[in-house]
Amino acid sequence: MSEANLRRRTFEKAEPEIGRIGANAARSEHAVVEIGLNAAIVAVIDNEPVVLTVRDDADASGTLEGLPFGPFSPLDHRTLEGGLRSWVTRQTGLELGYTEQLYSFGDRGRHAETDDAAPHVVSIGYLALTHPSNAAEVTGSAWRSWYQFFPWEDWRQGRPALLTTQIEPRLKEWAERPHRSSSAAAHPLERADRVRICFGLDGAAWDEEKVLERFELLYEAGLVEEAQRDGREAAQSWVGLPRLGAPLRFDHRRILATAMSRVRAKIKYRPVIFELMPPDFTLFELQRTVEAILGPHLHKQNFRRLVESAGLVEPTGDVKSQTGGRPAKLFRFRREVLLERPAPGVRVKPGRA
Amino acid sequence: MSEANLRRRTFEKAEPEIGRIGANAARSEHAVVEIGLNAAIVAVIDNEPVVLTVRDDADASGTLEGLPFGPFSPLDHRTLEGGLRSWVTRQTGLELGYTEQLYSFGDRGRHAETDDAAPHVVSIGYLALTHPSNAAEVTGSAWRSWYQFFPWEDWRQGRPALLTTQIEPRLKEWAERPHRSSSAAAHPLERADRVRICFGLDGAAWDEEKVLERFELLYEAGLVEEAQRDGREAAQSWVGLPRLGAPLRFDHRRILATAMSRVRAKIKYRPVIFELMPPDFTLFELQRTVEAILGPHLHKQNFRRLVESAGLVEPTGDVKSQTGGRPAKLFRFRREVLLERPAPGVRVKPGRA
DNA sequence: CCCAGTTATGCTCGATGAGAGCATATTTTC
DNA sequence: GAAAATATGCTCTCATCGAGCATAACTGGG
Repeated sequence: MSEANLRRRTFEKAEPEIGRIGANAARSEHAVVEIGLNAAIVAVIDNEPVVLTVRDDADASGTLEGLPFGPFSPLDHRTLEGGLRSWVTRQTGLELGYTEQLYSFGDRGRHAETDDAAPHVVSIGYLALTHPSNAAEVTGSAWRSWYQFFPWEDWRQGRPALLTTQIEPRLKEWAERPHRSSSAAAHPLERADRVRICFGLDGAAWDEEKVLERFELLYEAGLVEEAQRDGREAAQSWVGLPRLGAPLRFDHRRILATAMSRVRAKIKYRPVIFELMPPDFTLFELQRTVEAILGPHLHKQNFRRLVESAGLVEPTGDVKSQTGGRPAKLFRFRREVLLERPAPGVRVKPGRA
Repeated sequence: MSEANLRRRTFEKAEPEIGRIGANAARSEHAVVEIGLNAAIVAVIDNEPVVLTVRDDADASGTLEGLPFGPFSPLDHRTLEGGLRSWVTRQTGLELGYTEQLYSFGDRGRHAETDDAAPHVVSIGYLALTHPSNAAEVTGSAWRSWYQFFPWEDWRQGRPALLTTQIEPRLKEWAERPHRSSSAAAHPLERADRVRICFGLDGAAWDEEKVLERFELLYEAGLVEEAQRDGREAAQSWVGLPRLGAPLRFDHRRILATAMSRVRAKIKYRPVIFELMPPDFTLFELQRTVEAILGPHLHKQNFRRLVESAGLVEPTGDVKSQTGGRPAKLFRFRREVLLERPAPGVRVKPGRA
């Protein structure tokens, strides 16, 4: 029996059966699922990491900004990523370059659905890296500093005061609040431990890659606006306190958090940082871009040594003047490293400020 | 014209429209999408890495094995992972422990759909790690060595001869075959370079984490059975040659490849290897498990030093005799490392055999 | 019981790489 | 022209890791 026939036969049996994907029976019984393709498009402008947002003004007042997105339509889109690209181009005029899938989110409630008849939405998040010179200005889209949505992640001026003044006390209160102990295997650690590890308290180190974990914790604790919107409890005592970061539509802030985590991790073992650079650049500009993404300052001389000795760049022969001092040699990305080393990246560890 | 009005006008223009997730209009227009949840459940039995497969016995003869899977039904399943767990338990009797999402696959054609009316399926792959003592035997499910599906990944006895005798010549022929140059940004490298990098030819190093890249390359070259099934061309000259690895249903071999890549990468920076171990174990058993996953042999003394000095384990006080020599101390996983270090893992680099 | 074989475990040596700082070169600015 | 600012080269030290030597403690065969 051919596989096609097998598949068809399968469809006609009772449900729920084993290995019965695509069954007509199932289709009518299961709620409709829609797939939303979402893009966190990241660039660095003037040493500021930014993300492209769009505003849906179809509805009149005060709509939140969100990431470019659209539903996946298998009839129009050959692949998921192809669908994403076409939505982004339509909404922002931008042709995506480097793009990678991040994660698929399907939690109920995360989309603030008020209409039960509305289809359930599974969001597939993507990360795209670009250089703003590629970007055509499109009305309704804007570059926003990503630290606008995650102010506690901005360590370029040292540890954000927000952590001490707002986040720590509220999280500690949340950790000590009586609650059903999370017997769920979802989180093997206690609340207090999770807070300590995620936010680097009590001697634990701040890990700049834990952007998503920190946001999830704040969400669980009801400290971000999206949590209230999704119907999560919030402690009374917090009412009126300043909100933590600007919210985004649906679960877009979570997708952006995933994107930040991914970028911060990935530049260390893949040369993706060059997707954010113009063709020619100085080593210090490269360092500033890395720092914009990662946060803390790096040791300048060691950064040079690292990047040059790894064969990531080659001099163009030109120099850049007007730097305020000695002119800097210009470099370009050596694409050949991709052929030489298995996993080249800017292997930096954050130094001290 | 205000920005809002401009956007609204956009909506009324041709479709598909912007930002209309969950809109009724969109729902009826787009083809139905179904989400398949797929689990690559990995364990190590007798130093052999294995994956749990199920057979769809609804049909009598020769059906392919596949991974446990089932459609996501938002009415029944609170979360994607919850849906996966319930399908797995139903099909295999196994309660999943450690579980993480891998990737969402949506390429057309990958599911061998012959019926255009069938809904498009997006597969979300998951990785689960377990110890076989947790597994209840269920009819129709079986543990299979993962090297059965990827024989070229098994370097425990040195470099597999299959690479030289079968894979290299066929891939080289494919690389040199005239083809539309991949102007697509999907692959920045030429075919020959991709082959060289992925398979470690001409002096390039074999990277044990590139399981997925290698499989994708073989698929593109039409060298795995799934490719023919999906209607991809295959060179005439290959007909009759031995097939490369056992196939799986649908795109399950691709999901398994993704799982292998993830596990091989992750044990190096997260203590997930212990999910595959019994509660107590000797350091050499731990090493053997790591080697089963990664392939090459590791330096025994250095492995001990690494694991112990990282604080990953603590002695139980007992010893294990009948090892054929001096009795080995028994150890257990020190869960507290999760509280101490940001990213503890078995930081091993493969040595030489 | 003793010896050979086997596995477990402790320790050292040398190469490599990364963090930190000193020193010098070459411009801009006043 | 001098001071300030930036770029760039070099060295020193320490931690880490690969590799190998040496010893310990058991099993099995004579």
